[in-house]
Amino acid sequence: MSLQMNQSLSVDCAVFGFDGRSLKVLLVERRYCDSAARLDRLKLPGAMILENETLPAAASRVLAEATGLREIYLKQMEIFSDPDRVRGEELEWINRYHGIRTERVVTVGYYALVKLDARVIAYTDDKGAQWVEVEAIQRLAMDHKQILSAALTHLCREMLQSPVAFELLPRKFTIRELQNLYAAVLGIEIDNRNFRKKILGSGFLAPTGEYEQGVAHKPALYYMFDKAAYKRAVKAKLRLGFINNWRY
Amino acid sequence: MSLQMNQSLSVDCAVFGFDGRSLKVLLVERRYCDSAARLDRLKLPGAMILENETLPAAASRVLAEATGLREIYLKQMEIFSDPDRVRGEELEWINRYHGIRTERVVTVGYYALVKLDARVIAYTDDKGAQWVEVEAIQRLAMDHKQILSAALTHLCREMLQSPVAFELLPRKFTIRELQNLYAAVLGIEIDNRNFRKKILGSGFLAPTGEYEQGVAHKPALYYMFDKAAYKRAVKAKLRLGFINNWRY
DNA sequence: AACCTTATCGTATTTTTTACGTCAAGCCCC
DNA sequence: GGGGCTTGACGTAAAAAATACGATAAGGTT
Repeated sequence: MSLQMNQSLSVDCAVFGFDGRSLKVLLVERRYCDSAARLDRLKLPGAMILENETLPAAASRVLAEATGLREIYLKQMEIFSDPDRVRGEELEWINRYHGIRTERVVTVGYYALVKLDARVIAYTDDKGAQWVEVEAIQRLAMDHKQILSAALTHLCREMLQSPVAFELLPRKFTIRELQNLYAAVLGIEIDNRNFRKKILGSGFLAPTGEYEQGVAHKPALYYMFDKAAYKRAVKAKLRLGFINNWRY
Repeated sequence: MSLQMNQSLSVDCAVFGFDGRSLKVLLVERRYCDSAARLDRLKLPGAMILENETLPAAASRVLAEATGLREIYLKQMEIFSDPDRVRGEELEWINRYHGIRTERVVTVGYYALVKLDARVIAYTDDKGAQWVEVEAIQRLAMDHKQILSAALTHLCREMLQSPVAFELLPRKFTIRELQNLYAAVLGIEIDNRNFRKKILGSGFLAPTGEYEQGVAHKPALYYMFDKAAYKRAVKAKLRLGFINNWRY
């Protein structure tokens, strides 16, 4: 065995969005595709890393191209380094397309959270990309299903520990929407009365004074995430001990 | 900007050990070193990835070389991809040493947990490596201090969520040792009586029947980690909801 | 024997989680 | 327009977990 020199580095991003009901992920058509009918013709957006580019920069670039957004919540998760994860015609296509001669492609998985609004959807529609319900995805190109699964695992864990949920919601949202998001992502049922108590008790939600309109029930109050209050709370907790319990 | 082709992938491992008092990390002399007096002459063990080798395999290889151990607890954390993280004479040395012509080295950080026993220490001593108290480390070669800091952060988080602590302790240990480990890594004080209640109440510790010998106080009972009980508990919790709270 | 350290058991208080009752506000349908 | 339905919003009580801390025992040291 010798050092591997003809290798390439890429990033692939699982971009999550929430439409109020279920969790969606952004998928694009693979550019190389011998048969349009292939079940795995969809993939996560991704790209090769450029010269003098860090991985986070490459991921941001991919995100900007795919969604038109900057300042997206973006987090690195795992690396997928199976020497055979890209091979055969797939690898040939990559070499042809880029005019290079690589023997393996190691990819770094990222996941991103976006606020699904009309502008983003218009942009992605225009690009030919689509938002697919995560639950419904059976297979993807190459090992992208595996990357997506890893992203989901990371998202679940992070949702339980930090307020990333707000990255998936519009700036103003109702408590019920927040609850639905947690329930959908974590796959659990949540008692609305206790959820409200807990979330309001944390002091991280600031009421806007605006109410829902045109809904077939008592209209709910819109809230915003109070980032400053959250940071204060984190600071206070850090002084004691750490997360959650184990304080003593 | 164009695709980066002349790049290399490496792994660097922060190998942690616990001697009963403080957390240590395994450091080796950098092989390239123009001045032996340099303050940053120590580094984390690492290596370039080989052809047809996955990253976890490369990390295992590094670990086996550095500690003589297989079956080590090993976890990927972050990637360090700053194009300039290795450059100048450092980069030249790498090219000369490996007989290659790389322009940048992207490294994947791993952290590993080992049981610090006499055999491991003899092995690492023999290799010229050393176990250094984490708190005391001021600087390391290249960006290895940064990698170490990241590893510490990951370790802290993981200690709070999963029973990785036992990877750092001998097979048989006292509750006080376990408590000291938590206190040292997390930097908190822990009430022994409550700690004991909590940890024994979890049912993850199996008493061995053996007692400490030759200590200047009432000898403590040795326990072992009951992995099977832990797995059962995890399963039971997963059925309800998820980690900790948020169950409803 | 007096003293110190640590193990080990226990109890009381506080905080958090969980379950669930109740009513109000809006829309829909007949 | 009134009954039915859904969801918001407030509240209370029981259960569980976290925390503080008292008391005794078992070893060694001085």
